[in-house]
Parts: sequence; structure tokens; C-alpha cells
Amino acid sequence: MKIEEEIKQSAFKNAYQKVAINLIYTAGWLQNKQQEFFKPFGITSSQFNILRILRGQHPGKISGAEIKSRMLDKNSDIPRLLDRLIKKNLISKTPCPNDKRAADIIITEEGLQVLNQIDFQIDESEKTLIQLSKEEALQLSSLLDKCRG
Amino acid sequence: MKIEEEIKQSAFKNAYQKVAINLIYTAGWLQNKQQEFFKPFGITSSQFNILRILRGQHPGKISGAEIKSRMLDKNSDIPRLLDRLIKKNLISKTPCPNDKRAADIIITEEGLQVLNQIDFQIDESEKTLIQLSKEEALQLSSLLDKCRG
DNA sequence: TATTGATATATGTTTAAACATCCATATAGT
DNA sequence: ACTATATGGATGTTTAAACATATATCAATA
Repeated sequence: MKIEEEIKQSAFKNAYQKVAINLIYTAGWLQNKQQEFFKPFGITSSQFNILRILRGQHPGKISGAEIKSRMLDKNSDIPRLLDRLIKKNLISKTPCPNDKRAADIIITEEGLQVLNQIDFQIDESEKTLIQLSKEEALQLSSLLDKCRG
Repeated sequence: MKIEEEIKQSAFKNAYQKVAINLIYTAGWLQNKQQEFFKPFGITSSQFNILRILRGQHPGKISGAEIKSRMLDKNSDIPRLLDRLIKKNLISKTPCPNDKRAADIIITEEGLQVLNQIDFQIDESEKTLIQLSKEEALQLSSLLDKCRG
């Protein structure tokens, strides 16, 4: 379904308005799907984002600030996102010995398990969700890179 | 800057994971810019979305349900978004005579004025923000349409 | 017309985002 | 060493999103 039909708007002012609207609409669509996907696992997509970052470092530690710099949403409220993950025993936090301001964050075994369960399903789900050939997916990705300037 | 650098992740599992992440990242980037843009006007981008829909009907009326079906974010909490716009005198709501459940929403003169002020600036801002040629913008838009299946 | 199911909206509650402010510590320059 | 500034993080408050449920009305039909 074209964006015109999705939001019942027959015309756009120009190609830039159209692509801006389509981009936000499509990302919202994807995020809704992801949200549904993550619900049975008891986490949100931001929380998944953090877990994935931490797994990339495992068994290393990483600071909150470093997590922030790697997040998809750079405005994330990291302290409170971390609190929620700690409450679920998916990550743990210890004071950093080198920098007393900072904390060392590490993913727990339980966190790794949850993540592995998710991975098992996420690949297939992404491929069937995104109705593009591999080449088109790469092309779309590179247009997105370019679009940000 | 490529998505790999933006989120400091050197590789992705496959083209679909990459494009999904890039899409959400890029939409977030755009939404942040829009948010900054709208701030001086005292509205959010969802509120702008509603105003634009209402102007499209002006001087006609439209129901909340109809607004919802045209929103970019289909999960919007319409009643409360409308409340906020009413409080700012940008729209007004009257009971619908044909259907006593529904309300007739209409944009006010003040709402139209705010919208016109915004339009004056938004076009240029979108064109300089989105670093694509017109052709690339259309191509990106059509890949987004296709991607949703 | 009485009933069933759908529709339009409102509202309560929980959770998270947005924004500002604050504190401790680290770093750089003098 | 001392001061200014930057950084990492916590926390308070306001606002909005998410989710469920409630209420009134409508439309179809038995």
C-alpha cells in the first residue's frame, strides 16, 4: 500500500515532504511490529537495544555513557533504562574502579539467555516482515545513510 | 556518516537487520530534527500532524475517528491530543448532529495562522535537511512503500 | 422493537519519554 | 596545587504514550 493510501493523503507538496512523511510512517510501522514481537519476552525494543550492545562486549564491561553513544535513540534515559533491566536481572552494575563517576555494566547469564531466545526468532521475522530483496534492502539502507547527509 | 559509525557497530547479521536498524535510526534522527523545529511554535509533531489533516478539510469538519485513520502514528491517543489542541485554541470541537457519539473537529483561525507560519519555514528546512536529489527522494519513498509489503 | 455487535469517544492507570537540575569526579590549564 | 570546565550519572517533575476498560450511540436483524 502506498503512503498516499496509508494516510489518505492524495498528494504531497514535493518529493521531500513525501519522503519525510513516508520515513516516519514506515519507521512507526516497523516499531509497532517490533514492539509486538518483544512483548512476549517482557522487554521493550530500547531494552533489547541495550542488551544487544552489552552482548557485543561480553564478557567485557561498558559504561552507561558508552551505551548511550551506541543507542539507536541518542536521547535515551540510560540510568532508568538500566534500572529496569537490573530489576529483571538481565544486566548488572558495579562501580567502575578507574573512574569513580562511572559504572561498569555487564549482561548477566539470564540476559544472554533471553537474547538467545529472541535471536532464534528475530532473523526470520525480519526477513518476512521487510518485503525487499537483499539488494533492495542494501540500496534502501544506503539511501538512508545518504539522506542524513 | 554510515549507520555503522552512527551506532558504532561494525557489522550486521544480514541486509535485513541492517536496514531495519537504519530505518529506525534515521526516522529517530528526523523526528528529533522535527521536534526542534516545532518547539518554537509550541506544538509537537503529532499535534502538527492533526492540524495539517484538519486544514486539508477546512472549512469542513471531521471526526476524531477520521483523524485517527489519517495519522502517521495509528496508535495516537486522539481524545487527549485534541484536548491539548483545544486548550491552545488551535482547534474546536462541537457535538456532531448526525451521530451523537461523534464530535466535529475543526481548525480555528488561530490554528490556521500557526500552520501558515510553520509552512513558510518547513519547506526549506526539509529540503536542506534531507540530503538527496529529488529523484533519490522519490526512489527512497518507493522503497519504503515496497518494504511494508 | 428488542437485541446483538460494532463504533466513537472518554477516562483511569501504569509506564516511559522529555526536560531540567544537581552532585561527584575527572581533566586541563594556570 | 588550584580553579574552571567537562563528564558520568542520579533524580525530580512534567508530559505523553500504552493499555485496559467504560459509556453512549448506532446499525443490522430476528
